[in-house]
Amino acid sequence: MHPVVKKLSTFASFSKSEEEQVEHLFSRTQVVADKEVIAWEDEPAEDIIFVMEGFVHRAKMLTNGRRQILAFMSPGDACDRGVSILDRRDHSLVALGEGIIARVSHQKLEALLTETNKLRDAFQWATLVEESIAREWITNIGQREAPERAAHLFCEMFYKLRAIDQVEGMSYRLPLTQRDLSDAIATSEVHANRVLQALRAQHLIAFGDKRLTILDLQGLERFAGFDPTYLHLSAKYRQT
Amino acid sequence: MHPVVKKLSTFASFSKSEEEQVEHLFSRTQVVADKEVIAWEDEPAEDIIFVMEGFVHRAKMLTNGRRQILAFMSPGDACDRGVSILDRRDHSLVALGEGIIARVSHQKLEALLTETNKLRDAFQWATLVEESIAREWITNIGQREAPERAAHLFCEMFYKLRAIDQVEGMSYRLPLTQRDLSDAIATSEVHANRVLQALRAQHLIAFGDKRLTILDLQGLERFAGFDPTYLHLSAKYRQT
DNA sequence: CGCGAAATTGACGACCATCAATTATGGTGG
DNA sequence: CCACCATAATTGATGGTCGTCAATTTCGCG
Repeated sequence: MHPVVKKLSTFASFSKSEEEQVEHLFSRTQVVADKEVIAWEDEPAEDIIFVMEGFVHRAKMLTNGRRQILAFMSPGDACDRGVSILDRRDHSLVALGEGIIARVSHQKLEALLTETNKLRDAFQWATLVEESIAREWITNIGQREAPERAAHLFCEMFYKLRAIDQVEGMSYRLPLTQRDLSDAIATSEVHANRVLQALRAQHLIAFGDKRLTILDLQGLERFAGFDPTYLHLSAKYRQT
Repeated sequence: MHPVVKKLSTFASFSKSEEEQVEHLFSRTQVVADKEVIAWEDEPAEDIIFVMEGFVHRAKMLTNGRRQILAFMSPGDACDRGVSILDRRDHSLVALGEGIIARVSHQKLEALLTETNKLRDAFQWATLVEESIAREWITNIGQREAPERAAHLFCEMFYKLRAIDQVEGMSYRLPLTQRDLSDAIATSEVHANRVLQALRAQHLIAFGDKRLTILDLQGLERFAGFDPTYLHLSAKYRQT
């Protein structure tokens, strides 16, 4: 199934013709290399970018050289719905590992959404979930300690990726360096390393070869204080 | 001018008739008391809530008793655009000081937006700016130290409130306790107190009687590493 | 005036950043 | 195929920022 359809199917189901409409929109794809910058901060925002394969992250650089990763986007995710209204983007988009993206003009997407309200709702749902995740990141970074933050992120990714069939058994591909992880959970690189060791020592996860394995999902969730409600998954994707 | 029109005017200008359409939508208002919970976490999301006067904040509670404030909303702000698509809300809305809110049904708002695209764009712009602010909060909490975080927040509020004429001279009403502030910038209450003292000692701000005064805007911005770009203000509201 | 909430202060220790150095890894070319 | 090099991961030591506990003072309001 087309990644965007797959993603939206976690919210609603679509007819064959609706699927084809969506697929047609994303005909123009592009391969991106690991660490390739897809869109720069301060650049005027033009097309909307969708992830077809692999991962993309959103990041901000500070004047003091620090970096904060704001989100991880996986297949089917839109990177910037409707950002064209704003003058310029306030963050960059960078590929994590090799991937495939599609660029869609704002006009074309709007045209499709005006046609079918079911699709408009589905995209709206995706946007709202993304906002909800951003709020959870604020909470995670603000109120939890580093090991809990990492554990929480791994739980989030697990549920998100499982809903789009990107989980095999209890493990999923996660092409992050420890530095990437540290910029996502707002710790130093050194501390991220120690956090990972602690989680491994507690037999909660394994992480290597760009792959994360959850050894004890219940334990990891309990440790992180994770509650998947904020992902607004439909019932069939919610169970542990 | 009506608060919602005032707020949207920072993005576009409206005809008399457009203004009246908006005003008509918000006829049903309601007074809320300090600390009054306007909408509970886990509650199904029904109407969209707009702030007419005063402040509202968005917050999440964790199982361990901690609280993270996710946003401060001021007159003209919508609290939850389109949240009715989601099953239930994932955060609460609480009044900060006495205020006035309006509840608008999703249907009525949608009907108006379908009529005039200019309004749809304006609301869309407001939503996008709110998302941008959420991303900046992630960055702020993740990458800056506590005094810088507080300073950054005060700068943000200054620009946001100035655009809707809620700033007098260099000061604005900010009905926060130090505990509220600490839950917004993710520090302990004790540390928030010390942070405020430090900012005062550097003659950057004054804070008392629920009012924040910026004594040295340039200095505060420099200290915080503040860059107002992410607020996406039109040129006339951007200058220091 | 009196009460509870809010602000303030001090002491102590935990978590985590930073610096610095070492080991492992993975991709490249001879 | 292996030597080589840059990148990534790991380890140890040290100190700063900040959380927690506990007590006191101030403030706001009836």
